[in-house]
Amino acid sequence: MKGNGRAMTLTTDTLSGLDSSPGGILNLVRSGASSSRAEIARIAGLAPSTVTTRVEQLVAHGFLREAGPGSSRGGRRPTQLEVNPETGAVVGVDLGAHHASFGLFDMAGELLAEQHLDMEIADGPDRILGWIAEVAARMVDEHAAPGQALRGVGLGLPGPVDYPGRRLVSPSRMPGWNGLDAGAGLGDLLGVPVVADNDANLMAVGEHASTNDGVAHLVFVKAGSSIGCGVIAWGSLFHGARGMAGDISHVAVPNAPAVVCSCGRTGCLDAVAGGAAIVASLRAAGVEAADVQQVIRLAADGHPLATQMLREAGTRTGVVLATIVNFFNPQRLVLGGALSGAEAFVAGVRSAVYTECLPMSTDFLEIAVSATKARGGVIGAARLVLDHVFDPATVNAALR
Amino acid sequence: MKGNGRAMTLTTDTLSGLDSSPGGILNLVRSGASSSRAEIARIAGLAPSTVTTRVEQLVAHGFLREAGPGSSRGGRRPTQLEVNPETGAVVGVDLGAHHASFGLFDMAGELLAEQHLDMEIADGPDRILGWIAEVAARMVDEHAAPGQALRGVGLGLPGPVDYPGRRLVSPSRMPGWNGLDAGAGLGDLLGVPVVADNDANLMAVGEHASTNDGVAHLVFVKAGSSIGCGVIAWGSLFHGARGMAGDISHVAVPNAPAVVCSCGRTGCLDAVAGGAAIVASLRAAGVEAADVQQVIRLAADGHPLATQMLREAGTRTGVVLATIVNFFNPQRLVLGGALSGAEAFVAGVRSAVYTECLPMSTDFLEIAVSATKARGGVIGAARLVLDHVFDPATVNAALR
DNA sequence: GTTACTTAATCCAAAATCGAATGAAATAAT
DNA sequence: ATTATTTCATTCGATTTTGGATTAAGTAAC
Repeated sequence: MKGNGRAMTLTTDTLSGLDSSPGGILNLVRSGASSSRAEIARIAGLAPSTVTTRVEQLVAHGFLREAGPGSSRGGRRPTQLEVNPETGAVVGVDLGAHHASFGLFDMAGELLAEQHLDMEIADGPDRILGWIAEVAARMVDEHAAPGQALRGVGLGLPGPVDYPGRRLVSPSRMPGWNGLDAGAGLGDLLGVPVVADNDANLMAVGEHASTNDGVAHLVFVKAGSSIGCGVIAWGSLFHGARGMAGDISHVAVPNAPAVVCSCGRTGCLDAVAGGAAIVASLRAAGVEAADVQQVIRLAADGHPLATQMLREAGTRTGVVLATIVNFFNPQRLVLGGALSGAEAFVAGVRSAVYTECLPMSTDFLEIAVSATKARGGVIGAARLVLDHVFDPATVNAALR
Repeated sequence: MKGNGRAMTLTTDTLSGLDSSPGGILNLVRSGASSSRAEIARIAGLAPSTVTTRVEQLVAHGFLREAGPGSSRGGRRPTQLEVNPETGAVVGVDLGAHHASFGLFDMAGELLAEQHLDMEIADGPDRILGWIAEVAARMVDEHAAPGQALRGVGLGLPGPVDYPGRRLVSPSRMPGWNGLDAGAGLGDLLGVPVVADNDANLMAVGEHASTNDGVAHLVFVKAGSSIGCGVIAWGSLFHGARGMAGDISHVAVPNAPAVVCSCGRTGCLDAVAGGAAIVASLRAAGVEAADVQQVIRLAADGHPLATQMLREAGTRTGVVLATIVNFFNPQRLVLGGALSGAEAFVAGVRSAVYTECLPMSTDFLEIAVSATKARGGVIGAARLVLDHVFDPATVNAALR
């Protein structure tokens, strides 16, 4: 899709996740870093004999399985190893204000089924969490193999989630959810671990996992009706001190109109560049526009005002991102969410970033549109809960 | 340990790969995380008997030594362990435009001697690096114990240093240094490893090492005649993809005068809030001010214009930092450099950050003035080169 | 002061991990 | 085809590492 022959920079900059325990070996295979016993031995720095023993254990307990011979590197062909997908399933859920996406994944992270349903987050946690539990259970019933029980759920929430407590912190547009540990609530209903996080964070994880190309530092911007952002540092989701990392919704945008924001201040990025703001502006100008998607269609059809406003929103977002690019120096900046489907928006971001940043910071920066489209959230959710289920300590304990 | 199959949240925040090799044990002691055999066993998850063996090795090779009994935790007193300081020395160097600070440290990181000398960085790398080598060698001769040979040098440079190449990238005010790997150059002269990095980065490391209180995510701002910034994430120096992380000098400041910057654009943070900019403005207003220190003295004596300008510089810096606080969500924001000695500047930063950020991001944020003062750079430089010299892989190899 | 409890460090048999040798299975050269 | 070379994975004796038992050295309560 995005196959440009760029020189790939192999940074040996990942914080040593060199865990040589059996659980660590499982995660080497999961990450795709090693797919044979010999490769595991090389990367983990273990003796080949030890790898044999440990892989035997992992296979015996159903975590791994052999997957036929791989290609030779000039000698005997390696026996490839892969995560055994059949020992369970996880569900990734991505909640919006009026909409929920569900994805059912096997233990190897492959998508088995997905579902997009309407929903009102304002109905409150009691009804919504119960409903999620029902949908998840039904998906497992209908699409998972008989032995594939639900092993966990990843839950994306359209509001700030703190860390490590994972409670919602003053989420606008989510009446009744403030202070709630939604993961724990859903976990109580389902009896399996639930990992909850902000939706933009999950999309960042999903993007990073999908394009598994060794990019260590990545910033993902979710520009939909509101604007969120998730940060990957050293290959892992970065939460900051209290889980608020990436929260750029309420950064003041220079030279922007003094639109009042939900936070009570004026000129916040969310209020001057979010999809909802664009729709409102267009309407105020007398243009019929029901939602963000329609604005994007208008622009695609060449509507001048819609195009201009999308570009302006992109520029405003880009101005904020320029500061972040200077500060964080990511290798890749990924644009996702509905607005990333509008060329004008993407062009606006690119223009502003390259105008406001020194070449030093942008020389090696890729600005890309998300490859995961609408699926990023559920992919990230599944990835996060799989990471939890396959946590080395847990796996080691399970091996007795 | 971890819970059972019930809903729960991930709590593994420190990505620090708990290295249980002998080299890893040495670094546990170095970091202050463990100071007795029993504590090492607890934290590294090793059997007490294994710790006994490995500590024995480390002591035999001179890396560690016993340091008498510690205080009881309700039972037998632990035998405390410490890094053997006598096996060598390192020098930390912090270069400015017209000034160089040197610190001689023992292997435990204790300061043995320091020196502050005038210098002109514009004399070029050939003369300056040779001079640094001489000064470093002389400090070892005069202040280190007979057996304490020089084992490495940390070098702070007043310009952008890329990563992992560690070359200077278009440094303003450093004619002749562009593209240079100054660490390698100095290393060739001295025959010991030299770790070079940007000066603000080193000050961040120094601050983090000095206040060794478990803060994982920290942003250090060096506000001197120019403005730089260093980032600590998960307890380690964060370079970003190309070493440019923290480079906020050329972020455009909203509503600032269109002062031309060295980068060719206008309104950069450096150009409207740096110490050099303040001095220039004061002079333009007819006030006698030779340098930043004098501006600070003027303000301390109640000079209204100097005070106002320092406060304004603080506000401008704070506006930029507000975006960074929102994005990065650090636990601590530390102000260093000459300007941090001015109350007006610090007040300006505080005011802007608290005005521009949502409570969510600042509730648990500390804004502090650097505790290391002028020594931060050399402390950080020493820390970085000691981390290199005591790299687990190196140490493990040396034990064979 | 005596007794009960807690923590620290070492000893030693049992379990694991390692490393060299070996067999297995491919490629490359003769 | 035959031989040499390379890589993958396992076997097996040697070496670490482990974990419980033991000794050492303290605190707390009575």
